[in-house]
Parts: sequence; structure tokens; C-alpha cells
Amino acid sequence: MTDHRTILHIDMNAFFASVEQSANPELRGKPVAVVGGHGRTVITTSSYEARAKGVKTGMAIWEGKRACPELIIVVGDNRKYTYTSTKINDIFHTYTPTVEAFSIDESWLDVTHSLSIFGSAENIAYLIKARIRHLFGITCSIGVAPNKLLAKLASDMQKPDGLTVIRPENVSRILEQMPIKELCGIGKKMQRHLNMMSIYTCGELGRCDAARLTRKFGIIGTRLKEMGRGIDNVPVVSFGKEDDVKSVGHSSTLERDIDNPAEIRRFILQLSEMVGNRARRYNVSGKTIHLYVRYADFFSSWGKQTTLKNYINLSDEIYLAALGILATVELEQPVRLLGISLSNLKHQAEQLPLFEDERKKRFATQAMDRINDRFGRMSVTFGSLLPGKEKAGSHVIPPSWRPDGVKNIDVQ
DNA sequence: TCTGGGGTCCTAGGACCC
DNA sequence: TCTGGGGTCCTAGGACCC
Repeated sequence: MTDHRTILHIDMNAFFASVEQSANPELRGKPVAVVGGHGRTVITTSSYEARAKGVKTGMAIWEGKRACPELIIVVGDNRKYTYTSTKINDIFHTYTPTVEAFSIDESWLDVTHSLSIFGSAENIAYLIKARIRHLFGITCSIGVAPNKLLAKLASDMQKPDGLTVIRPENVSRILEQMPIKELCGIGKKMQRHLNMMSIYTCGELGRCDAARLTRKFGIIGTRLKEMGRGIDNVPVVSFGKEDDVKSVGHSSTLERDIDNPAEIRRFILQLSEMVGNRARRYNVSGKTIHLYVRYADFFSSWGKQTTLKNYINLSDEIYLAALGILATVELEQPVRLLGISLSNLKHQAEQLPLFEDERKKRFATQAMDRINDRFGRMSVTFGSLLPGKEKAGSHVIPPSWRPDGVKNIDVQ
């Protein structure tokens, strides 16, 4: 299907750092790095001034300082980013109802049916950029194209504060010399494989024999060739029409490596509480629990999962399942990171448990969740957590957070 | 004082059932 | 007693995205 859609991809420039610079004039024009508040943190986002000096996302603080000694370290503040992201999302919705949040700082808009009202996609892009700059003092890069793949590619072509339009008649010219790694979906490994087949540009990928790609990559081969030609029919899926959420998980690098079993169990309980709290807020329960451990040497790790007969979402049930997994292994090193996730999810129909003690437990859990929602994570928790004052990892939300928050889930 | 945290999707192989 | 094959569920692990 050759469609005639018009898609915008909007990418907030250095989002967390820009929000900080906007909130604090002393940071403007200076190299700033946003980091997590606790534990062995890394740089989540850095300002363009810092990037110019070689500061990159994922660097440890000391690495960032080595690249740029005058680097200003700012501990991230979730509330600022979620608030700003939500408000920006509101702006998008004044131009089209079809808005898909790819992450906290990236969205696609299908404006095909808005063009008659607002004139042109470029006009919409200008209006959006002006409003975001006016309201929040930050910039974004916008790509306009006939599909999501090309719109995302376009928004990457001019940063910061760019506006790039890829018209259907220019697609093949633009892709001819474009390195394949610029395409969303082609990572390091795929790039290496394609390079070994002497494929370096999108043009070459698009002309490659489909059978050759399919032999090498299986079913993905066909898709790769399409990507090389700039073909992408994936629709923009707005909030409320997405697929069900598939898993809920938390992981945390510990402040220091630990090998004390009681301490490990304490962190597992804490993570179980975080996972359970979120699952209950999403109103889902799951029957597969996954425990992930990374050892002190950073490189060795393992993950084990177990599937239960029943769907669960209470913190202590998750905790017990995770402990069950832990009991099947012998730890080889001190532990650096622990993670728990709940998958195999289903929407939980609201019904009161039959037995009095179960009802009491449900109410107690709901009360605890409400307090935590209001006053922040882990304001109240199970007693066994109280003696330790150590808390798991970073409080800075990941860029994968979506302003829509809870996804829509069909009741089954 | 090296190297975060949240996800999705895909594949391969084994167990088990019909 | 011997045989093939399809389907589903499960675990483990990897690639990719932000």
C-alpha cells in the first residue's frame, strides 16, 4: 500500500538537560549533565554544550568530568520531566488526535487529516515548535515524512531545533547515501552483519536481493529491504488503542556489591514491592516472575523465570516467587544488580476475595499503595525493610517512560 | 570507587498433548 | 509396538529502542 499519510516525528532536544536549563538560568549556555540521584549512576542526558566537549549518555560521572572538567552535574527530577512531557503532549493533541508517545521525549503525530485545517505539515511543525519554546523555553527537532520510519529519520537530520521535510519524491535520493545505522531498528549487530554483506547505505540495502536477505535474516529480511527503500506502513497508534502492556519490571544497581543473603532478600522484597505496586496500579496481574542478577564483575549475569499456576500481583506473592527462583541457584559472586519483572499479564477483574483475611490483606495493600502514590515510592512498606536505610538505585525515570502512563488494557 | 533502567520482539529447543 | 506431525506452553537468551 502506497499511502499518502503525513507523519510528524518530534524529538525534544536533550530533554532532561534542557528542562533543567530552562528552570535554572544559571545553567543556560553551560555544559550540564543530568544523572540519577543514587547509587552508581550514569549520565542520562547532557546539554549540547556538554556534548560538544565529548560528554555522552551512559558515561559515568567521572568520565563526563574527564571529557569536560567544567561539567555541571544535576540530579534529575522526575516531576519536572513528566509534567513538561504531559503538557507538551497536550499541545500535540490540539493538532491531531492521533499521537503516539514513543518515549518521554519523542512522539509521532499523524496529521494527514489536519492539513486542511492548518495549511501544511510545516506550518503545524512551526506552530508546535513556537508553542513549546514559548511555554517551556526548550527546543525540539521535527521530521515530516510519509511514514514513521522516515519521519524519525528526518527529525534526526537537523539537531538541535531542526525541521526536516522528506517528500515522497525525494525519498530515494535522500536514502541513497544514508548509512543504514541511521534507520530506527538497525543496531550495532545488524549493522555489522549487513556491512559484511557489503551493504553500507540504505540505497544498497533497498537494492539488495530479497532472497539473499531472507536467507541470512529469515523473516526479517523482507522488512530490511523495505526499510532500505523507505517503505513503512506501520500506523501511528494513539493512546488507548495500543496493545496491552506485556510486562512490568524494576531493576536496580546496588550502592555497593553485596553477598549477604539477608541483604539480597531485602532488596528483592523492595523490588517486589515496586513491581507489585505498579502492577496493581495498572490493574494487571501476572503469572511469570523473572529474577535477574548481575554479578560484581559486571559481565556475568543470569536470569531465571518461573511460571505459576495463578495470576498474582501482591508484593509478598511476587517476593516469594522470586525467592523460590533464588533458592535454585548458588551465587558465584557478590551481586551488583537485581531485577524482577512480572509478565504473562492479564487484566484483573475487580472482585472482592471470598475470605475475610484475604479481604483485609487486599484493603491493607490498597491503603499502602495510596500512601505510596501520594508521598512517593516506598513511603510505607513491609516491616522487614525498615531497619535498613539503604534504598535501591536511581530515582530518575528512564527515557522509556510514556506520558500516557498506564496503557489501556482489555478486560478478558 | 567504571559501565542505568524501562521496555518489546524474536528465536530455539524441550515438554507435553492429541 | 512403532511411526510422524501439529500445536501450545515454557525457559533462556539476544537484539533493539529510548
